[in-house]
Amino acid sequence: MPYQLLQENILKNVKMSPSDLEFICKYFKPISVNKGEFLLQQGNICKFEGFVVKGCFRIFNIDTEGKENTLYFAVKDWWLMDIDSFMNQTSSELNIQALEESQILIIDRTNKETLYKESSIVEKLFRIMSQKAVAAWQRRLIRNHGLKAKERYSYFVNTYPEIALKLTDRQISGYLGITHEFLSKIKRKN
Amino acid sequence: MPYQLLQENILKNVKMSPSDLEFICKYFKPISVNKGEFLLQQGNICKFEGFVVKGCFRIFNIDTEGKENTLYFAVKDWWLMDIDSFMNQTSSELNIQALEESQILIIDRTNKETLYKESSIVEKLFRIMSQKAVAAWQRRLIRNHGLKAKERYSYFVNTYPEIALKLTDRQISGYLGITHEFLSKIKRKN
DNA sequence: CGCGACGTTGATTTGCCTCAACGATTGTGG
DNA sequence: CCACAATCGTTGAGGCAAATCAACGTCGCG
Repeated sequence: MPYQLLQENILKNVKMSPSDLEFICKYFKPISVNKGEFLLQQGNICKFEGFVVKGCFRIFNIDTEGKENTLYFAVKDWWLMDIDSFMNQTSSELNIQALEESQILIIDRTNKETLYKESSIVEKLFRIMSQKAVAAWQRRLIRNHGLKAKERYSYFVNTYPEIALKLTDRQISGYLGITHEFLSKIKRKN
Repeated sequence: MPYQLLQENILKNVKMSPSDLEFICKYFKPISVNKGEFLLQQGNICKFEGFVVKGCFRIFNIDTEGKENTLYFAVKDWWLMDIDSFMNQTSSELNIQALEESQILIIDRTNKETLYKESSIVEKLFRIMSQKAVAAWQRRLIRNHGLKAKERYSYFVNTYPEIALKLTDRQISGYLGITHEFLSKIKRKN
């Protein structure tokens, strides 16, 4: 049941009646994504907000020198989108790619706006989710400045062991902001 | 009129009637802050959310080695708080210090909760503000990974010239995540 | 089987840090 | 208002973290 996971996720953020939950869930459509498939590519407009039910995604940017910089990975129970492009319908700087066979629930912008209008608890839900996200991004930035590559690596595998298992070293290095060669050298020394 | 600035700031995010604006503003209290004064120190709980009317603040963390890492600067028309500590009433990892004689409007957590309950447009307002903030933090992280120190410096002074003018090089280096000695060397070459 | 992506390793270079010293500026107390 | 201290910006020498480039064996997949 993909919707059960979504309902549980919502309830982690706000208390809500079963009927409200049902109501919200109706707006989300399940879709399957093949390994390697892109849900979004840089330069396009992000037309959806998604909730991962199964599988794994990588959200990353490719800079002018061709370097891939991974913003985050989204596995089961994570949300995924380019929030900037989705909100403002502007050209996205991000790519969203499935790293394995995956399943997600998506909602498009029109339905999202409808949801906001129909139920003020939805405003609250996404207000809280966004505020938590801000806090998380701030802490991530502090860690990135304060820790060396090896410490960031340890932090990542300790904090998200189940995600780390799904990833290649190259993918992890793109998240840490280092080269894959250097990650290999880090791992060698213990 | 400190409240006029706040009202204009709010209107940048959501359309709202003058009476709603008035209603919201009533919950904010103006306070003056002396240069050097701390509104928040690491280890304490953030008891307020603030909107800067005048002056300049620095929001930073001090890590275990004593290095100061600046998350952001808040000048006129910016919001300021430790969102994590304020939401969850947990111990803060941030310091908020006035860099000059300043004036802000603050609201405490109880009043904020009241506001949310009384008016669903407030939910929407802070939902949108938070979503914009998420987008901004994500882009900041990408820049931090993709750009070299010199490029980050150029980006900062070009994007926030009026803030850069108020700051010492040491403060800027703490924001860029480099030492002040290295910033000095960057500036020399060109 | 063969090809492409992967992880590894070494040699070299580069970006940035550390430490130390100095003069210039700012702030402060007498 | 001055004298002194503190903080600031600058510079240099040296060191370390991480990038770059190149080569190699391995593995999974078509």
